[in-house]
Amino acid sequence: MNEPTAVPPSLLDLSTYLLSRTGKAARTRLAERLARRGLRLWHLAVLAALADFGPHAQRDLSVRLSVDPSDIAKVVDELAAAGWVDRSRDPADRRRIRVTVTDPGRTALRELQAEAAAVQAELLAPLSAAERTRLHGLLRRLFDGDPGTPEV
Amino acid sequence: MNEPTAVPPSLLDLSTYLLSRTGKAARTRLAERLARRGLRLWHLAVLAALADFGPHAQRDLSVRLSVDPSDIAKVVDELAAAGWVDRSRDPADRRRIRVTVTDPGRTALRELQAEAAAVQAELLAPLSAAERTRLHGLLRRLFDGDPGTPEV
DNA sequence: CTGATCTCAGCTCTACTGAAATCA
DNA sequence: CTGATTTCAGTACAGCTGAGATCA
Repeated sequence: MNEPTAVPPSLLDLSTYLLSRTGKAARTRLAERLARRGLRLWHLAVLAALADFGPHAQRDLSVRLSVDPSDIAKVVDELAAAGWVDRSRDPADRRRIRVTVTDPGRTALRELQAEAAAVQAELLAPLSAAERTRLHGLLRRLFDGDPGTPEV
Repeated sequence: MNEPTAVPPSLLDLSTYLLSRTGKAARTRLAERLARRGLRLWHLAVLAALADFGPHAQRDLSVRLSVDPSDIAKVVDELAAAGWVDRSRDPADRRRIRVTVTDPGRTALRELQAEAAAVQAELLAPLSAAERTRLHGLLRRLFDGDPGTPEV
């Protein structure tokens, strides 16, 4: 018992534990790669939301991504500083700030998505293609059954 | 486009994203239940390690659970205050503190494991028994392929 | 006036770093 | 003296809360 590296079996038997640990590993690895570019996970998420669904008010971004509105402000601020999004007042409702992804933003998003794909390839390396598909389907069912904060 | 609740498809296509989100949901839910008893996840993990592998030096606990030694101190302190573990100097190496789970600690561990099982039942509700087994196996393969910090 | 949106300051929690005390 | 173990103080970060400014 020189190197006590084995994880307790009673924890390994919990799918909850494995989910938590592998999820945290995934998050951490991607965050590290994005950090090399001075970015964080939310930058990727916000760009993805804008590219997938078009312009958003900041409020709508916070709802869609389950982030606090007070945290969206800073993220959008940094994306605007990089020239990846434009901010403009909604003429119909001047409280709202309309956030739009720019062409450089779309280019950046593609690069970030490539980073994400690379991390995922590392992480899923132990699984065959068929197993990856199966895992994705099961996770998708879990996620749809509990998308963060259902209704409160 | 009244309620922008849909998550960006380009994120949902990433297993990495689903793992991260469902893992975080699992962690948060269990943490909330343990918080009602004034406990945190590490209390459960430390008790499980002691029950599964017998007495540990604090250093060995930190290696086994991938926690920083400086954080183990406080956790063990709280477990000792509750009477769930005993601390005693290792006579063979008086630098080391030997941590042992007590009988009340084992009883408490069983209750905490029941909490964990309850959370897991909620979380895996969308899946059949066979699917849960399959998910567990796939997660186990991922975890074994990447147990936190492999070699750095 | 009520309520929504955006923004900023500040709080909390977890995880990590650095350093001191004790001992092999 | 070097190195390991434990412990504590301080730091960094993410997430959340509260309040004020602007506007419907």
